Amino acid sequence: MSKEHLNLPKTAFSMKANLPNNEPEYLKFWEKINLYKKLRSQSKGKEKFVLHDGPPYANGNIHMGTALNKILKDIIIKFHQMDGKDSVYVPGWDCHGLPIEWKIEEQYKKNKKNKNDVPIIEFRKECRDFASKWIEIHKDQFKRLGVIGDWENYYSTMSFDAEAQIVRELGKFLKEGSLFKGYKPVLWSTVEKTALADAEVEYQDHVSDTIYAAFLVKSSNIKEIIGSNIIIWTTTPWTIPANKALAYNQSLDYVLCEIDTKDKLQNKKIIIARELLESVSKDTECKINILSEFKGKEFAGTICNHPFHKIGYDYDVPMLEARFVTTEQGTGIVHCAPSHGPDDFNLCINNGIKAVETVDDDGRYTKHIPIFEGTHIFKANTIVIEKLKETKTLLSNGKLTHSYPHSWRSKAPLVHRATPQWFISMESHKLRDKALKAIDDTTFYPAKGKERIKSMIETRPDWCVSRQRVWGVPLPIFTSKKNGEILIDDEVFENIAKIYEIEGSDCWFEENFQRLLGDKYKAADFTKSSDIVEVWFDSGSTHSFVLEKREDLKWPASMYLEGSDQHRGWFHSSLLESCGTRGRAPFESILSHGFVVDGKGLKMSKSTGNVIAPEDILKKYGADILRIWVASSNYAEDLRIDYSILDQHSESYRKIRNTFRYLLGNMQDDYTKIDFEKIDLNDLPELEKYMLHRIYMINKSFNEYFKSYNFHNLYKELLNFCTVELSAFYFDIRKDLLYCDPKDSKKRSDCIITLKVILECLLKWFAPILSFTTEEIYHLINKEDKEGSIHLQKFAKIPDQWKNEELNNKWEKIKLIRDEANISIESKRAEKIIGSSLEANIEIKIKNQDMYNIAQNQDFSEICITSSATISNDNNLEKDIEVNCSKAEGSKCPVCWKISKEICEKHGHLTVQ
RNA sequence: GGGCCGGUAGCUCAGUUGGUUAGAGCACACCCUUGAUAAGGGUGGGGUCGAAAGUUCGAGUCUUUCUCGGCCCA
Repeated sequence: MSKEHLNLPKTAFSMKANLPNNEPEYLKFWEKINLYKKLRSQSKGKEKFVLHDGPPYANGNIHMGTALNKILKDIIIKFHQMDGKDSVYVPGWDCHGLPIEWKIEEQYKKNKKNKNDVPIIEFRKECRDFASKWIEIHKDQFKRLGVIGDWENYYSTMSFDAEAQIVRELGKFLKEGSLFKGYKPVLWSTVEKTALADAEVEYQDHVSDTIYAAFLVKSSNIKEIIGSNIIIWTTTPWTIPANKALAYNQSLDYVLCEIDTKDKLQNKKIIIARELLESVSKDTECKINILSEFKGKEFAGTICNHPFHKIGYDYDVPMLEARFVTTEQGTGIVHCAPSHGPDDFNLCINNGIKAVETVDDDGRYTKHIPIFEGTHIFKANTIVIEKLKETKTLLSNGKLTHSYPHSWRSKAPLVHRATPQWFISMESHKLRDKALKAIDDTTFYPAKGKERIKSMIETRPDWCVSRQRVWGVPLPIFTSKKNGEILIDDEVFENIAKIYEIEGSDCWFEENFQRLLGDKYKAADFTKSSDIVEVWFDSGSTHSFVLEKREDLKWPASMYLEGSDQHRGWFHSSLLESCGTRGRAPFESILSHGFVVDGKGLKMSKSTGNVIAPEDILKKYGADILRIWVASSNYAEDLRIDYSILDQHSESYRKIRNTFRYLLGNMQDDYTKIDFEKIDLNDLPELEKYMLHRIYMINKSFNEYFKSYNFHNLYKELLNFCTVELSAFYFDIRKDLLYCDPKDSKKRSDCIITLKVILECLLKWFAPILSFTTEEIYHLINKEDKEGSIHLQKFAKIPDQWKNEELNNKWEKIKLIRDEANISIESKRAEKIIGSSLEANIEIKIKNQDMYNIAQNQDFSEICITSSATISNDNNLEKDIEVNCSKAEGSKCPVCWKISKEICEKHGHLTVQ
């Protein structure tokens, strides 16, 4: 029998995908037809779905985390688009900030250029160019992932209109009065001479000097402790000159003791927490005997002398109650320098003790610090320790290695330092309450994100928005030289914004700032701020200059989607900015994803050597494999990736690809669109009807999974459909029909119709994930639609009539019989009696009458792919189903390969050999 | 150090309000096929559900402790 008479599958859809080489062709194609523009014009007027892009920092190549983020966004956007919405995506970049400043400064160092010799405006231009360069690089890298968006009209925080709007936003806070000048300790780098954002701080081990210092009790309600030494322990001896108070915990027990000190202190009576007696004794190598014991709350009203009382520090040091005092370390009494620690600051301010500037920008003591003025704090420890010894207030000193904040850039240790800064109050205009309400009104995917951001908002301090740097939007603040008051005038803010819109914010740094003020005020009467706005305020304002300003978008966004770290980052700053200016969140929902970790669940780092770059994956596997990895991973938790995981996903890809290949091959790439509504179900064989029911059901769960952004289950459902229901079941059964029956026979045509339905559904279901592969197939079957794209299509509507639970139950049972048949065939195969299942005849016996009734009219030779099958009812069976398999005798039909002693029913006219 | 989240077969994931011998796909092993062929089919092995203790008639599911990992904070 020559094969020409058979309808063997034929397709131009190659088995090998060669994604790394082929995918870029589709990128060119999408660019050529301007897919993004087409999408927009096609969906004009439709309900909008706006996923507002969290701007990545325009610095350095993308990594797996960024790739994950962008692909996830793209998948969601494509889903909504195919669901019939106008699903808009405008990518953006975060451009201002310290990291870029540092890059430029690094270049200066290399070229032996001094930053101070460069005019600010020139420096800022270099920063701007640097950011622009990386935006272009990022753009190509993101596009390569298959991400569709408005790449031409992206947004950036350094665009002139953005800088202008940031001024307007700040103006709103200033006018309201919630943006105020405060004096607070911030983490300060004396090397960079700037306050650092939380994100700019690294915790590393640091060796600190430790001291046990003594504060003599001047007066107290506990008469017996007057004149004895309150002992404190600190790892920052240099803050002792700035001490203003002592803190204790009222629920702790304290003891008055006698200590063997060999005249280190002025007397031998000390006071510490009872629980810490042993560790203090051990640390100071002193013997300590308890004299009496009392409760912490009895300390109330106690006043001490500063250790340097006699040499210029003759103010009272009160003892204050504080919960933050614990018995983890130290003595149970904490020394408080309000200028050098947030806890200290808060405790003191609540008790009427103000912080003053004790240390200047460089890290030297100011005039407020007697004796030590001018000394650098990093060199002060030994001097302070010496003075403590002299004044007999040092019990002991030593060293301690502990985790300590450092600058991420210079790696220098940081200090808490009280500086004048600009804050947005969490309380003055109920920002905290507004934000908490807004969180409640937001949908979180996964739900646990809600609690996470909530607890942060509940406890966060006022928002410090000023930075002592140059690459950013200048704080639009003018202070009156006459009375020190801040200029608050909408006309001025708007005037500045208008100027920025045309030329950007560089002009702030010009010496003559009269034109910024307009005609209403005289520049000579004011000083202008030299601070810039911290970058989280920039990116927190993107909703105002992107969502609100652009016609193609909407405010609030449908969704913000970022890594889970952004609960403290962009989600957080956007929430605060928007609640402060507009009273609600700029998003309706938040989707947060975990972090990319290696195959073992460890974070990727250069030193561990477990880093995989997106670029490597694209070269080896292609973007569609990476997209499968994204879709199949559970983003609610951390996402593991390594080459073995990717290998597994490319195996799955091949399975999916071959499923498409079978479909295309059997229709010879000749696809005509089918009107699903017009399919006459009564006219179809049961198996086809059953498959349509399955399509209906898959589509239903597909929609449920998509609406809840549950992609890994959605992908699994699709993959299982391909492998279990199509490849191993429906396709396998129907091969005989497709290959051997007359091309235009009714039954074969019904099967082809079903294949077309499956192709259309699968293609669309997979399109948001396999963006490139589905496009390849779309073009193969839509040759005339040269400007078309799968991504311009909408999901197929599945007719409700396809649902058929009754038929489903029936075929579930038929499948059970098929499973039994396979086991029986397999045992004969193991005995080497048969090879192919077509060499078998099967005899099926059913115990249960109902089951028999269901099965009796089925052709099990077709369903089980055997040469013959009989079925009978037998109440005496032990099992519910019994299948006996025997070797088929006779000759093999050259067409359908069934073996029979008779002439083949179907192909009997052909010669039987 | 603190807060939050997580640890189910080699991998990706399911496991309702605690209720039979813990599931799926992939991978693996063996077999079949050679008319989806660098494809396809069948059968099968594989898990003390991170560890321990507790509550319960009964725990992958609840509680506590520990451990490992991640994010955030200090």
